[in-house]
Amino acid sequence: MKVRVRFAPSPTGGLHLGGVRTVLYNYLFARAHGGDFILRIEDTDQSRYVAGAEQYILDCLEWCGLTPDESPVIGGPHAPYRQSERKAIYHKYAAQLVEQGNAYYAFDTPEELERMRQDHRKDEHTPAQYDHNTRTKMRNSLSMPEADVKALLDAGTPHVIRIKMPENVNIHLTDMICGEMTFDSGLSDDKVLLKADGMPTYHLAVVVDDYLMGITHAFRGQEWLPSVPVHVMLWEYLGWGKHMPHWAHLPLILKPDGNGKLSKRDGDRLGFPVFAMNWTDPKTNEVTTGFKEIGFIPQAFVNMLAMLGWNDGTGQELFSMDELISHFSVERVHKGGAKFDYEKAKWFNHQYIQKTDTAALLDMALPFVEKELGHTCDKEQLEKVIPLIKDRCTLLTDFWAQGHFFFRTPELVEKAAITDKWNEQKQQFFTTWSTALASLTEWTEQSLEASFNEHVAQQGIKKGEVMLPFRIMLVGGKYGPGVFAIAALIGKEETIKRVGAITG
RNA sequence: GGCGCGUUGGUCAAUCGGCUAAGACGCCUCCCUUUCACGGAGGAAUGACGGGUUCGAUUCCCGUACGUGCUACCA
Repeated sequence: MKVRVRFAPSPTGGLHLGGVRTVLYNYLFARAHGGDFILRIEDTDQSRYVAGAEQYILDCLEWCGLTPDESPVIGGPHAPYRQSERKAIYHKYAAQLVEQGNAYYAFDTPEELERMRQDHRKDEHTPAQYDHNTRTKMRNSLSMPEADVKALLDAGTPHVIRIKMPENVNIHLTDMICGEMTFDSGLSDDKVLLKADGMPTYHLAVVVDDYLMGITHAFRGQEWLPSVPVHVMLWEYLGWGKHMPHWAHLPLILKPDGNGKLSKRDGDRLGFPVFAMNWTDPKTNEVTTGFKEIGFIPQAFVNMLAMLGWNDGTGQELFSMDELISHFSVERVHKGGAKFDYEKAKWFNHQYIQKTDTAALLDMALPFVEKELGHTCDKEQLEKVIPLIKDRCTLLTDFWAQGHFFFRTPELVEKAAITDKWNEQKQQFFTTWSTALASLTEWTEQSLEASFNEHVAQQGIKKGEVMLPFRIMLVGGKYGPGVFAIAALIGKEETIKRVGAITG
């Protein structure tokens, strides 16, 4: 049977790291088995729906190079791929479940539900939930006379459909990651399947769509483990038990400090991105920085995510997409959650920058440099700059941070380091050398250094005394590649200008 | 509270009963570099706890502790 997997996000906001990793594992699995990778949009919660989020998810997948084979925009044999457009399908199966006696109508108001929970919280032994213990005391088609139910239904009374979980069934599941698991069906509550607004909940929709779309392997986060019994029962009730996909519950990605699931807030607090790409909240216009915009190479981002919860056992950490496809195995995914380490994430990006050639880096770095420059950048100049500074670049934004002085006269941030120890001798040195530079015929790193050395000897000054001042004149601070290489690249005029700015 | 899942250095982690417990990130020291990095060489730092099983447990089993997830007409 052909492998078919799906990523099924809700279009509610930015695409989280964990979401991208789920996509990645789906994608790797599908590619390794010659299967299909489907994108399904789970937009059943109208109150949380955010305009633009669906397109944003598509953009993120494209940036990561994880494009689906079937999706709302591409289409496919099982369209529509948006759950909001599949309402009638869910209604049909919900009705079937009621018909079979595996689900029932419930008319309880939010207040009544809250009261039930309050009452049961006093009792520490039975959970405060809508289950086989409590459903007989609630207003539903199990507890009320048939005629009353019909009357309520005919009157158009708001109601939901709930699954009737059996009281004493042991539910087994063999998870590809977690292994054998057993649940007692009576401990799960009677989850709502169809909401009062006519939309299905996740529980119904995921089962119906996974079946109808022929999903063979289902990946999702471990936060879904507690609802496994409900889903397994649904597969059984609907008569599809033999077709249930193999499950793989992925470990959670945790906060770097403390504990708990990593959230967007943690990124804001600790100063790193959590979303794949910039996300602008359409209501507040608040922008949350993404990995793309902070300067990650997509391949590095994907590689880093692949290693967050999986490794091939050999110690290899750098994998191309093709290598990931051939090496990845669900069985080697960890069960335990992993704390996200931004330093390690940056290390991956640094590795990728180092192994990428200048031509490719030119394309990657250009938009970042031009954004800071405010206008188009001289590509030939950038091409010469890249080999000089790539060693010290961790993020693509560093090409500007480490190379801005090649394109623009720098602000002398560390001017004090020169002026504090300034004296007549240094003044004399730079003034005469500057004059000599004007008549220098060959302008190369070597000729510049030779000239510098010559003047140092002539003036009887220590080279160490004037190297740092020269650097700060050129760069503005105590960093950057060799000073003569910088001077060679920025040219005679600009070099003399920068020296003159200090010496007057 | 109930239920599920997890637990090897600060972090990510290897190990499928023989351990003097890999490797990576980070940290520290030194070298390189008349800057800052990169790079190179070293270093500190680990099996939650208690019982079993076994000739031998980090590895298998059971408890406990801790962590985490769920406990919505959200996914």
